[in-house]
Amino acid sequence: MSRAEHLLKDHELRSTPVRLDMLSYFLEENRSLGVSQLNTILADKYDRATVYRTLKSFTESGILHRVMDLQEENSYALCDSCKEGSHEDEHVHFLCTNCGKNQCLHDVSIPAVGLPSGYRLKDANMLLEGLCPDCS
Amino acid sequence: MSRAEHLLKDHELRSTPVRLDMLSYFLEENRSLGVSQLNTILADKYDRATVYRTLKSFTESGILHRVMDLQEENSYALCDSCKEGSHEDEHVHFLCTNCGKNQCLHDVSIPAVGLPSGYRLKDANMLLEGLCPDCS
DNA sequence: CTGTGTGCAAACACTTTGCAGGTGT
DNA sequence: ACACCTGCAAAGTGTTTGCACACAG
Repeated sequence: MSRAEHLLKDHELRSTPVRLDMLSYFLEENRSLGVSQLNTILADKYDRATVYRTLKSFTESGILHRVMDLQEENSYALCDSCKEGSHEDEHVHFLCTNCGKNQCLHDVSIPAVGLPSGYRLKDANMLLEGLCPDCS
Repeated sequence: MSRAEHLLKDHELRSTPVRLDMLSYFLEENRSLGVSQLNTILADKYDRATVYRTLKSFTESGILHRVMDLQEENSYALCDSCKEGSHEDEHVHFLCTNCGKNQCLHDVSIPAVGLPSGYRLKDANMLLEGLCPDCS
């Protein structure tokens, strides 16, 4: 059983061609992907509505999560921490301003922030922009 | 001359009713605002297209900037640091999960991050989620 | 007076939904 | 066999554009 099939089974979703294709693509790329990129790859084989519905079921079941972005379009990425049920997605993303790749930096942890009193922090996300190793 | 009029003049934009209204609203609220919120307030007096065009000219001239958000809609906020020409918007935003307000925390600075080698950092943005003083 | 801004309507892009037929388990 | 998934087409939203008129400088 492939890794994609495993993921689907773990999240109680049926194995279908679109789902396997999309998931494999996310697993291969290992970075966040925008709707337009996904459509470019999947729209030949599948209907657009199906792509959107697949994204929806993936985010609802916790396989993917929406990624913070200053770009126009919505982006999604594999959800590592969500596997365990807790939804502590303290993600650090790095967006390369040259090639446009948006990577999830798992090994970088978000530093503590000094919040003014009165604020209760639940979640923190960070978006770094600059040049990735390939482009610098 | 009002503060809004000053801002417009500084950015070489003509003073018109929509612009003054929108800008005053941003100055009063002093937090980021979503397109729908702006439309709620301005759509009675002005055309939707005008609101979008106003947002466009404001972002292009550097008065506003798009704000990072996990919400569905686009949000904008006044651009403080951009005044000086440099575009170092190292913003920390706090999104209240209860009331939905998205504030720009100017007094909180983004902590240094330990990036893997090869990455060149240009800009950093942070989105904190939780409860604001009013809601906690 | 001149060029820019605005309203209106239409166009456009993106996303969702209803339904009938197809597929996974 | 049954529930769920998919394709198709249509409907919704959100955003942009063309054009004629209005207004700021």
